[in-house]
Amino acid sequence: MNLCADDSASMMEALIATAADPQGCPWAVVPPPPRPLAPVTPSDVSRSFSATATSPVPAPAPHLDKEMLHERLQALIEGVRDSWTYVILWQSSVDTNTGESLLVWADGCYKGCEEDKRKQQPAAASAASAAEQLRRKRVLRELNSLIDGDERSSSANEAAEDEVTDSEWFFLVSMTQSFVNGSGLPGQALFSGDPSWLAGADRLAVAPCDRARQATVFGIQTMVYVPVSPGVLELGSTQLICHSSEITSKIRILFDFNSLQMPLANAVAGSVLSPLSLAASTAVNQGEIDPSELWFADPSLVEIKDFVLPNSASVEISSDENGNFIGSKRNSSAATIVASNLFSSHQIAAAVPDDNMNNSSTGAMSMPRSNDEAKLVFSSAPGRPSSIALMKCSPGGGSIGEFLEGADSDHSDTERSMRKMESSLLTDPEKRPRKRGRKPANGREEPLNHVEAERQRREKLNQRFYALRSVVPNVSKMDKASLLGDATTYINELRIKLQSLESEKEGLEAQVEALRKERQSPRARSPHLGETTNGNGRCYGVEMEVKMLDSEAMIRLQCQNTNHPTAMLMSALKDLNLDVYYASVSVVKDLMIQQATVKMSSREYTQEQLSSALYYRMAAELPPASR
Amino acid sequence: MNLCADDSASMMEALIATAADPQGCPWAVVPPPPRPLAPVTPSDVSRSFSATATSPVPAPAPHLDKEMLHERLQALIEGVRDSWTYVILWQSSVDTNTGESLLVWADGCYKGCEEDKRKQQPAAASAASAAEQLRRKRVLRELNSLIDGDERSSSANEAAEDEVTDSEWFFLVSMTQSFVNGSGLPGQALFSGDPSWLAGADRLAVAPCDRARQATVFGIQTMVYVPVSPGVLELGSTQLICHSSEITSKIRILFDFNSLQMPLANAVAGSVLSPLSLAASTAVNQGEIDPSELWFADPSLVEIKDFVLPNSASVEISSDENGNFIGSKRNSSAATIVASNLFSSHQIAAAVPDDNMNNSSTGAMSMPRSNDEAKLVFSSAPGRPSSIALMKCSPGGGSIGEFLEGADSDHSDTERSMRKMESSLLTDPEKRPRKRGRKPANGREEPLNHVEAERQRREKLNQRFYALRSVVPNVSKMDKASLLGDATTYINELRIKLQSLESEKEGLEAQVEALRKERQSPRARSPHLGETTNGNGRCYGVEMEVKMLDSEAMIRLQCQNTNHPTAMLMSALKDLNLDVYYASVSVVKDLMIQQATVKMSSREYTQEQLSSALYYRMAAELPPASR
DNA sequence: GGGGACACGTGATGC
DNA sequence: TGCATCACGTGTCCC
Repeated sequence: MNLCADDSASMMEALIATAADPQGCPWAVVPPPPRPLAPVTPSDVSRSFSATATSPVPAPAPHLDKEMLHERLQALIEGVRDSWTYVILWQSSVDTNTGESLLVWADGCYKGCEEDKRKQQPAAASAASAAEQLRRKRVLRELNSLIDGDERSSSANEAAEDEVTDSEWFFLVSMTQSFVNGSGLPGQALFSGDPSWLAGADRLAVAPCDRARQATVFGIQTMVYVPVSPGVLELGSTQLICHSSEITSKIRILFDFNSLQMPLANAVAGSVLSPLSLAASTAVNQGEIDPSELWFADPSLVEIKDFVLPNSASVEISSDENGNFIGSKRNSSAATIVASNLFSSHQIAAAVPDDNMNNSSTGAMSMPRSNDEAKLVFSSAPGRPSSIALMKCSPGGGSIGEFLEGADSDHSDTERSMRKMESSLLTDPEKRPRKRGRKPANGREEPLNHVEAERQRREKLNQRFYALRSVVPNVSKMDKASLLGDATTYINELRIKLQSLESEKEGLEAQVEALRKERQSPRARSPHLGETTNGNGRCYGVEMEVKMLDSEAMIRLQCQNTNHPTAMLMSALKDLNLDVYYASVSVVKDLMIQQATVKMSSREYTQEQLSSALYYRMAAELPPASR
Repeated sequence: MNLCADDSASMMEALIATAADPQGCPWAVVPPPPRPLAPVTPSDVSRSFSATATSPVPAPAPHLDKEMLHERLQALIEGVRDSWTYVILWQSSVDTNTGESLLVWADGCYKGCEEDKRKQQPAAASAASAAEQLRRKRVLRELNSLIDGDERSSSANEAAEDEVTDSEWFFLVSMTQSFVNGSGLPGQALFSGDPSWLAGADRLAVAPCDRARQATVFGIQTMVYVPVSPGVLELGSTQLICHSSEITSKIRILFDFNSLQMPLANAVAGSVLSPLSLAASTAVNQGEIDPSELWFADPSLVEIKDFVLPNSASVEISSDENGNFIGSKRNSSAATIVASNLFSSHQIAAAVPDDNMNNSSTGAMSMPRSNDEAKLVFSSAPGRPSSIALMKCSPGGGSIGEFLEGADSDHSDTERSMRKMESSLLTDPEKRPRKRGRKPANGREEPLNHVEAERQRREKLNQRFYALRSVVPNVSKMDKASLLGDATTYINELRIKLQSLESEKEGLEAQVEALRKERQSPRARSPHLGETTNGNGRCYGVEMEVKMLDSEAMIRLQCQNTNHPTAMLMSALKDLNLDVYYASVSVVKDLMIQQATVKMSSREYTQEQLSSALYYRMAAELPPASR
């Protein structure tokens, strides 16, 4: 399946409205429209943009820019001899409300990989399991039906034909990804100005970026981020491609719109596009929002006042326990998938409510639910118009930028602005879609605003829930309480790991230190060891390190030389039935370093058991740092 | 202020109903009663226990056991020459609903510390800030008024007199602490069966137990946990007290109720006391629940059906940003505080709602709020009776036990059971205290249960929130959304740290590896040390050589490697008060060679004295030639 | 007085 | 069918 063609625009709309953050945020902001208590009439539907300043309403069809951009992407990916699988332009933009910077999907081009070429053969060993394939296909099928109309049967038949390869899937779901305030590798590249090149799954796996880590799951071997003037280019390949500065500089030339004057320039030159530029996911049988009405605009100049998606099509995307996404792609025979139009996943979002998708299956087009984790539910008969909004995903793996963002950052500002749109719509008594289907309120006037505020608050809270879930692995049961509990235990888990790692690190550092010293003065081991260390007054904590090899263990204990630490250690070893066959004790001023090699005879301990047993014994009896 | 006397029982009730988990769970479960929309009449008040099985209703006054237990605690703390500040018995119990094991406060005795003796002088530099003192006093004052009745002015005057020292405070708030499933140091001690001794603030600070870490904040220097048959004894001191096995064994003897038959035995012999044994916090002017009605019972036999706290006095306790608790203690001139009766903080809890204590300040006895974090609010005219419940704290620092507990653990089962009690009460149409002060509902019958269920759900969610907050440091704004956001960023932060640490560790390991190899190769250091000595099968006698130069001595000891000669030598050196500053141990087959350089500090020996002293000691304990 | 935050009761949904 | 979960509107409090 070649994904690089412009002919599947409607599919893209759907996709953009559906795909989920690979692992960063399986849920999106807007819950699917609730049960249609008060069915909306067409008159309920409204949409309005209003430019607050000089910038006019965006041009309805800036195809030139779009195409220009896409051409270059295509040229880049095809012109280079390396076998890149895809390229994505992450667009830099700024949230007008918070001033936070964002990197969002702008455009992308998927060339394919070896697997794509093989996949027509059903026997081809696909990296994705059959179940996963089914899931993906179902998602695509569903999206297809979403676009084509109600005839699910026909599209379903078409959809079953070709596989969705891992890399293809990864590319597709990328459209919903975004990076806040320099988070992730894209953010780092953007802020540092330096490209980063990660070749090899191992590199990716340890990258400080969930996206990179996620990529490995989908067979990506190489990822490259190159800052360009409108944002950051991402190249990905299922093959291992070693660094060549040639390509990065080529990219810079091709995509530095600041230095080149081109039609595209006036759109992206400011390197800031509107995070609020909206693209509507076309609803079934609903032409009111033309997917081709896509526009570039300076976010600082444009403010969207009201926006409502009639008969909103919300598709839920979740991620299963393995972190695989469940997204959606239209089944298309097109050779190339193009997701251009500078859509931002921050505007068009997959909506995955946290209530186990309860509220959507009653929609007119509700999906039959399946038991697996792919919870794609689609509802086209909302009770009230759903605003289009989505969360800023905090990429799961914790990019540095993400947490540098600090505690004060508001994770839901885009969402809030979206809410505001809706709010102002709702204040319009004409088009007000009968609130929520509940109480008409006793003719109050004040609650009107209050209700909206509360709505926003709830939404914000949910935002946070989604974000939290995105960073907590193995959330047991899709429900809020479980999430909170799991988050708590997960944090504890992390802290413990951190603690042990830290001590291990310290131990290793000391070891290195010792070895270094030993190397420098191999034989000068006078009983006084020389005054190798620091001046007086220094205090030492108890450091211990245990390394185990088979039935033998190496123990290093560093502590203050008071209270006869040697006796402590040795009797501890005795109590643990460990036979010493090598030991050394050195004292430098008031620091004592003991090293021992022991053999387990009767009982066997794991390294951790031994370590903690010894540590607690030591800790209980030894004074810590004198401090 | 000496806290060790039985005369302030009522105060204790209050305390137990107020103090909060030091840092594990600053909030407790039950929100304060809302605004008194429908004031309760005395007839609304009911309480009933029902024993489901053979076990009869508990004896109304098991004072013998209580006193016996307490006597021993007192004896322990006063009889020992070390200056222990307090002792606490953590009681092992089992949650009947979940089968989880709990360690809860059973009894405690506060002896005091140096600071206590100095504190009458107002100029004494207290570790607690003036604001903190004010906070503590206000809490105590409030509790006092809670107990004495409504005259807040008079008790307030009394309360202002003496300071609440840090250690005192720590002791007081301990009463609400509990440990789930072997979490924290108490849990470890309980499960391992081994005592642990932490001497020094640094040791405490790095302990895998929030309680220990928290203790350091309050000036505790030494903490000891000794498993005893009913649970775990905790000794604490503001002084540094080094390990002496004497005291731990003494404790074991004094408190091993299983091996001794004593009146107490039949109460605690099973080492399991009811986690549901309830002690009621006496409400103002309300004698219906007698604080002296405290009882031991086997939880498997007793089930509490209905329980409601009339005119419930709920006191909110929170923790400020520094993790200091804001708790409560009655101002009492008593010399000793006694918190006995095997109260469990799981039954009597501080209630700190997460809504920034909004709902309580309208209570009849509401506290004037201050701007700092000490949010003590007290309401004694509830709209409906508050059930008594509390959360299982998940100790913040992440004890291993805690997170081993897994994701499936339900953090709020005790609370749930409590809720059930209330629920069954509420179904009683007579005593129903008009739900929540809101809608009377349009004469529905079904919502009655639904409402309650929803209440429970909310409460559970809040539970989780509290738990989560307890493990997330630096929660920016006391509100839920912030908490969620902060938790998310915190998790990311931890993950990043973990990652970087891991890579650092890897790097260091590689470094060590390299250095090791380097060290081995240049020297061709054969690992077997060469066959310097005789062939196999030969037996060695104990050879020792002592060489003395001034106050230092070089010792060489050669013996057979059985019976842990290293421990022998080292403890011999310890007993002789010789400080080791260099030592090495090598083993060749079954021959061990120890070399040590020691320094005489206090006592001086001649070379001969030392030699013979050591020799005889060694010869006495080491097997001579195996022959 | 108004906005933010929270708990509550309630209707509704899915298992 | 209960039971758990959720979102919603509302009352209320505090700043």
